Amino acid sequence: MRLSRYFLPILKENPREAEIVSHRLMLRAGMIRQQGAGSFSWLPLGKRVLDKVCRIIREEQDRSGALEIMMPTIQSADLWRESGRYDAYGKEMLRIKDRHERDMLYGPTNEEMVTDIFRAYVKSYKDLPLNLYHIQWKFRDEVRPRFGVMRSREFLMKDAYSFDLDYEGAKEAYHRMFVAYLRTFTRMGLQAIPMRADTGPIGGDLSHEFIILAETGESQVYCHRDYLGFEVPGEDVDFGNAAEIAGIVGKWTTPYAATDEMHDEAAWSAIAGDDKVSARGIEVGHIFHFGEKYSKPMNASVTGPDGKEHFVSMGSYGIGPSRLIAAIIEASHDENGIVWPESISPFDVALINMKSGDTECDRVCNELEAALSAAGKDVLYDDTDQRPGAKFATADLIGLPWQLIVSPRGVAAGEVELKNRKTGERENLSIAAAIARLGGIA
RNA sequence: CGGAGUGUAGCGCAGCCUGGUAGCGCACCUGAUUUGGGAUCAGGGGGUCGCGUGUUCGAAUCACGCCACUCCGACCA
Repeated sequence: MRLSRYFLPILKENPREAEIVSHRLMLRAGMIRQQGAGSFSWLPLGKRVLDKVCRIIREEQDRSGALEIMMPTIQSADLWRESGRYDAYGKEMLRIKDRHERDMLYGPTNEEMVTDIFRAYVKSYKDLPLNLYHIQWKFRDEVRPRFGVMRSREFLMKDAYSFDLDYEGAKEAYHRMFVAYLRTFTRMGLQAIPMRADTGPIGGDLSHEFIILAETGESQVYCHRDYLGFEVPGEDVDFGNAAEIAGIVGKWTTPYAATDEMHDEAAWSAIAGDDKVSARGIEVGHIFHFGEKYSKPMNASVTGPDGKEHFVSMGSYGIGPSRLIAAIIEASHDENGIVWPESISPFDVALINMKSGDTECDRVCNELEAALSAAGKDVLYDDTDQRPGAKFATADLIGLPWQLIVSPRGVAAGEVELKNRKTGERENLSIAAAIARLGGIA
């Protein structure tokens, strides 16, 4: 992609309304445009990141056995009356009427609707387990939206819903999602720590929030240092092997880890001083078992091996991709701008032509763009006639992991310069070596 | 929803107290010179001063009402 043909409305100055760093950087890098309180348009650069994040989420959901569906954003109030939540849900739910004066709502979540889908078709335990997920825009009329896309009213959400015959099956489904989440966040370059979350009236121990550590985190969190060294399961993990999956979950839930609300001073003080990690954290995922909360009132049941009807045991598993992007920026930036992990960077390489219009520079840039594109890399080629300083500032701001700098001086020597955004390291390479190096980046 | 604050050009701001032709920087357009860390010079375009009502000869400026946005708190992914 040539920058001269792209839509990248970067801002030199900080917009007044943006306080936290991710909000500021997303606005300055031209990723999003605020349309109102808690309401954002995603511009091309932001949309690319969103797509990359969703792709990883999909791959890991699919790998774990979940199946993607899509459901309407506008739902009938009748469904919500069945579960009792139409009255129970507060003003966060946007309630609307259609032309026939029927009560409708813009979905803040989809347990009722997915349960309705399930009960319409699934009648036997032989069709279980089942896990259906969707990635969709949701709306919650927050009292106080804030922090940019971190806490917006309209937001993208991945929700998976699992259905099982009984608690034991539901627990295995929960474990699979747990492991899928570990893999998902790791692939995005994040260290996410599962922390026991409040299960409320449901009870039990099957509720975890996945927290990433960031200095600007929204809440105080506490965990054992062991977590920072734990290995995340690889691609070869067998989701069909319940014992293996349960073992991984066991390992990841044994050391102490808690958010402020669940913090236990007694257990905490039992940990050796050097092993205590007390930090700020941001919640990027939440998994939750809720049993028959919806299946019972909505009559979602299957016939079991015993010939009797059983209300299915359910769980739900959320990740907010839009919020996650802000969280990643909070965890990965410096004074010059965003520092993207390679797996979700909007482009792989910033190709910077230091002197657009110079025959040799143009020729080398064209060659590099073609070769890297052929190698499957997304290249953002800065072919504008701005001055070097402005180009560097832009490249640093939008945070692509690699900057490939082509200058008259370098080209005369048959070399280009490769800069690592994260470390700032620079290296002069021959053109062929640069292609080989960047083309090989996974 | 309680508390605090801000609305003036695309963005960042001054002007308001003490009413009298709407300004600055960046960005944008034209031309020239520049080219390794957000260039320089010259010229130019762009504003219902958030909205409404009132006071006044006259309102960005004063009064009242409303709206929007931000921050702190309660709440939440």
